[in-house]
Amino acid sequence: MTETATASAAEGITEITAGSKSEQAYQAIKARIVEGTYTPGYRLVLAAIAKDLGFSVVPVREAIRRLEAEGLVKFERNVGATVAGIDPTEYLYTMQTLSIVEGAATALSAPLVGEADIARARAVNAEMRECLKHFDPVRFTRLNQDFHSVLFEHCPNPHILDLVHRGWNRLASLRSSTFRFVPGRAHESVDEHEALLRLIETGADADTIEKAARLHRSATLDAYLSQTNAGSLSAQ
Amino acid sequence: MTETATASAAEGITEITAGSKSEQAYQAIKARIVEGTYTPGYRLVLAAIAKDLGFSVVPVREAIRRLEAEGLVKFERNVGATVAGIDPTEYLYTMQTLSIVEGAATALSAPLVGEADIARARAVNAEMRECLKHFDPVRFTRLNQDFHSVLFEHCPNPHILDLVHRGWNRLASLRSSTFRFVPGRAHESVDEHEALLRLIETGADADTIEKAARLHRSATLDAYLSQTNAGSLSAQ
DNA sequence: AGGTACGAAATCGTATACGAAACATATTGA
DNA sequence: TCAATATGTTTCGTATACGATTTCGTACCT
Repeated sequence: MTETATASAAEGITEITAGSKSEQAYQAIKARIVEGTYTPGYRLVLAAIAKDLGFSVVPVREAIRRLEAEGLVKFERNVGATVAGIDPTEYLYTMQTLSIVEGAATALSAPLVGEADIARARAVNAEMRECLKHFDPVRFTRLNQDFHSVLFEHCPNPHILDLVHRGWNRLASLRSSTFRFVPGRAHESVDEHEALLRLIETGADADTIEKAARLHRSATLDAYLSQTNAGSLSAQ
Repeated sequence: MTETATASAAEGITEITAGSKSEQAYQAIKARIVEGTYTPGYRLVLAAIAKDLGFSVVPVREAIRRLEAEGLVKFERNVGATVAGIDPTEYLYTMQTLSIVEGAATALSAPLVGEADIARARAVNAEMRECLKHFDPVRFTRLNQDFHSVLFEHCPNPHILDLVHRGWNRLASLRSSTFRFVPGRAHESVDEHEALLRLIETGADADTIEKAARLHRSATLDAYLSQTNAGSLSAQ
């Protein structure tokens, strides 16, 4: 009994936080994709990952399936899985989708955002402004996510919130370099953040907030597009 | 070469339509959920499905994982999978999400909708109007999907289109009964369809079309909610 | 020399087998 | 009689094994 209890207590911590191996694999692979260990195009060999994680291929396969359904990995029958690419077209699609769902999430979230949240967001934005001087794109992008998280995390509709998270995840691999490409955009971004905060603070109607949030993202996308000479969204 | 070609041609038909067993299982289970063979709450026992389909549990597991990621099935560790419920709350969330993504998809699709599409949609809507007399909720709902499909299928952003499809799939099990609950809504629905068509026809701006499409769906949701005395969306 | 065909290695796809967890049921003690 | 525990059955979770497919390198033929 004692040894069982001890064992389960020791393993318990791992078990509870980790869940099944399938889940562990899912978390692990996802984390590596998001943090950039597995860069886009990276080939996810089942056996290699299984060996690396210390368990067999079956849980790994299931994890890959889930990641596939989320669009983080591309899967080809009898060939294998690769980390989903972020070619300009994909980037465009993802950003556009995110502009829509994040806009909606922010609008739905707005009535539930309290003073404390606003203050936190404003603090983050201040850091971003500070960050502009000795510009660090990676740090800036991280703060950017923090900022927006505060605004949309209260969204009462879990489905929409989930879509927003998936969008951010898809962009994660590229994200750290977005502002590197369009450094000029960073300034405007900070200003738009403040404007967005004011809208929420003053209890602007949902439609106004949604449009503002959507445009804020579209503008980043457009800035990126004009850099890379790809087509405009409106043109579509 | 010849025999290879012949072989691949012969097997090709099976292969192309069927894909891997994992894929087959995915399609099969999904189909059964959508068509209502597996009703919400139905318990998806791996071994049973595997035996039924004629292969082992491994492909079935992977299929379930994908369906889980899509939200069609709910999965509980060491307990099993069940067809995702359609409790009022879930219905509300899904409809709201769909109103947003379908609205966006319709707006993005609008410029690409040709006269032929309009005509087809109008024909479907005429059938719906006809259908109102000897009211058949199931048929009506099917036509409703056909109608909207015409409007959003041209959406150039595959991600958004995918989200719309997922939304419709999630509602599929409940769908056939929505208009049974709120028959009065059917009349308005047909009228709104015509209004929507006119907007697209006359080249209304994207924002107007998006709002109209979104409201069209929200209205159905609100009608449903007022029947079932659940909370209103705006309240959230 | 260039291209094609063959073959080996790598990798995926699926089946089977066994261990673990959860649920239902029976049994025992108060 | 009721509650608590023990037992059995169902079902899931994972490992291992083997067959199938693709890919790449090499040798051979033109």
